[in-house]
Order: sequence, then C-alpha cells, then structure tokens
Amino acid sequence: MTIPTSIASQQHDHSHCISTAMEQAKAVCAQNGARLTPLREQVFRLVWNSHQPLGAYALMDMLAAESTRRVAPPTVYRALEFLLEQGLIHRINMLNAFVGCTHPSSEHANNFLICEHCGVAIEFSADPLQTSINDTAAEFGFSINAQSIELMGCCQHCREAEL
Amino acid sequence: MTIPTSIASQQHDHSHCISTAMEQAKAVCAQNGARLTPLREQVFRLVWNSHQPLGAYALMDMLAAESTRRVAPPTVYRALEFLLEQGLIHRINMLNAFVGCTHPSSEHANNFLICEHCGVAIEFSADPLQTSINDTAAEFGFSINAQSIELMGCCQHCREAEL
DNA sequence: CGACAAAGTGTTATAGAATAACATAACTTC
DNA sequence: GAAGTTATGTTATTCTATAACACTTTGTCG
Repeated sequence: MTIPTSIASQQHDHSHCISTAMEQAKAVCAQNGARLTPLREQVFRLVWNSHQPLGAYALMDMLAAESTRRVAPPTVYRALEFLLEQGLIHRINMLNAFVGCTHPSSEHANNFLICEHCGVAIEFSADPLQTSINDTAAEFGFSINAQSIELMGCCQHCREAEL
Repeated sequence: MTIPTSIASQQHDHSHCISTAMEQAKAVCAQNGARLTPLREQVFRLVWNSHQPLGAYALMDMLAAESTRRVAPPTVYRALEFLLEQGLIHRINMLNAFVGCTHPSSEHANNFLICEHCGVAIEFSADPLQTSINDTAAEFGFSINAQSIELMGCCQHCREAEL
C-alpha cells in the first residue's frame, strides 16, 4: 500500500503513485475527521504531479492555470498547511518547497535525499539512523518535537546517466 | 581550542566564546588566503553575539545601528555568503537564520539541536549518526554534497527551568 | 426547518528573505 | 602608478509567507 520511495528517481508508472497517494490521503483524512475539500485535493494532486518538490508560488500558478479565477497566496498556503498537519506532504526546508509524503499513515520522520540534477526528493527512513538521532538527543537531554534531515547530492539514476 | 557546544544553552562566559571564535576565524581565513575584512568581521561578531541563530534582516538592523550609514540587504548577504564559504557560520534552514560554527577548522556536518524556547542552536557531531547517514546514502546509490540535520525541540536547560 | 457556530475560502495588503544588475571604491601586483 | 581583481555601495526586483477582514459553506442542535 505504501509507495516505495526508491523508485522516485527512476522511470515508473507515476499515475499509480498518484492514485495510491490519493487513496491514502482520503483514508487519513477520514480517520482524522478532517475534510479533504476540493481545493485541498487539487493542491494535493498538484504536489503529487511529480517527485520534485514544488514551491508554493509554482503551485499557485498551476492552480490559477487550472481554474479561471485568480488565486492568491493564502489560498495555496492554507491548503499546504492543512496537508502538512495531516502528514500528507512534507516541506523541504533547503528548497522552500513541498513534496508528497510516501507513507502518510505510519510514523514518519522527515528524511530526504534530494538530487540536485533531477530535483527528485527521495523520502527514506532507517532504523539505525533514527536510533542514532534519538541517542544523540538523549545525550544532550534534548527532547525532539520536529526533525528535518535533508541530504543534497546526486541520485544513482543521474550519476549513471552522466557516465 | 574548539568551543564545547554543549554549554551553549547554559550560563557561560560568552565573551570567551566570541574571542575564541574570532581567533579561529582569523586562522581559517589566513590559511585559506581569504580576507576577513572589517565588514565581514563585524557581521561575524554580530552572529556570534549569542548562540541563537539570527536572521539576515536582524543582522542588517544591528549593522545599521552600529554604523551611521544605512545598510542594504546585499551587504549583509555577501558577508554571510563569505562566512558560509569559509565554514565560519552555518545556516539553519528551518529558521532562515545564521549561527556561528563552533569548530570551523575540523570537517563538520551541519547538525543542530534547536530549542524552541530559548532559541539556542546546539551544534553537534556524532560518529554513529554520520555512519548511518553515509550507509543510507550508499544504500540508495546517492552521493552527498551537502547535509542538513535539524532537530527542533526543548533543550535540557529549558525543560529543567519549567519544572 | 431555521438559527447559530464553526470551518473553509476569497481578497487586499504587507512583511520577510534573497538576489540581480550596475556603480564605485579599495586593494594587489607588476 | 596603471591595470586587474576583489570588495562594497546602491537601486530595484523577485520570491516566500502571513495578517486581517469579508464572505460562504458546512455542521449542529433545539
């Protein structure tokens, strides 16, 4: 049911990603008693249009292109805020951009590999990594509320393509 | 010679932090053949005024307050860019803010504990953590160019103060 | 049903963060 | 000291994000 993140940078049937994400989103909202309104669903679809994080203003333009009415920043930011709260999307701090969450139902840390060439953000989770994080925090007597791990570099796909 | 990061959130002789950081900065620049001009030194001092990350515009206001002439954004951004290049400061992506690096001479990853209450950013490094990061990247065939680990939460000092 | 509250969206304006482009000054290096 | 490089000043603009208020839709409860 969860979307395998490792395929993000490879050729794949992305429409399948979208439909799976959509299903999951509806399930999550139903469970949380949250309303996935048409506008929110539209923003969610746009975010999921690719595995490349999208800026709020890019999303705004896409929204404006789809509907005839003009769209102001708060419209998209409120939708994004809702989706973030529901854990349906993530914010990439290094890019000021947003990307769909590939496993919204499970507990998830905010861990990303971001390719500088193709722009794809690959979400990952790794138990030993999380253990190290928790150990380090404990060492400092620090309690974690939010965590952001972002690794910028070059994905396998792009490196092989450049040979 | 290196400033112990764990004390950042505690009472300490901060003037000592500043003078140590200043020494290190001069050494690093000398070694790199980079010019730590008066402006850059001034910005460096301001960043080091505390262990709380500072936004570029806050720094700009502080610069303006110190000198009579008005200061425009590029002035501070260029100084910050230089200091980042020399590895003398770090950028906290979650906050759009900058903080002094506590061990500029050694190889350093961009790892921070950030207290939401007192605003202090504690830089840390941990071998097992870095190993996990590298292992994970290797698993995905991903080569890392830049890394950002930011943990938001509550530091020991603040938690104890709230009891 | 109808009134009320709550949640969502529209709209305007503004704040905050960062950079582009060009001009001027200062510092090398020969 | 003339030429080239590096640093800074200056103006304008772009990109990112939120505040404040109006209006509409949805949900609830008597």
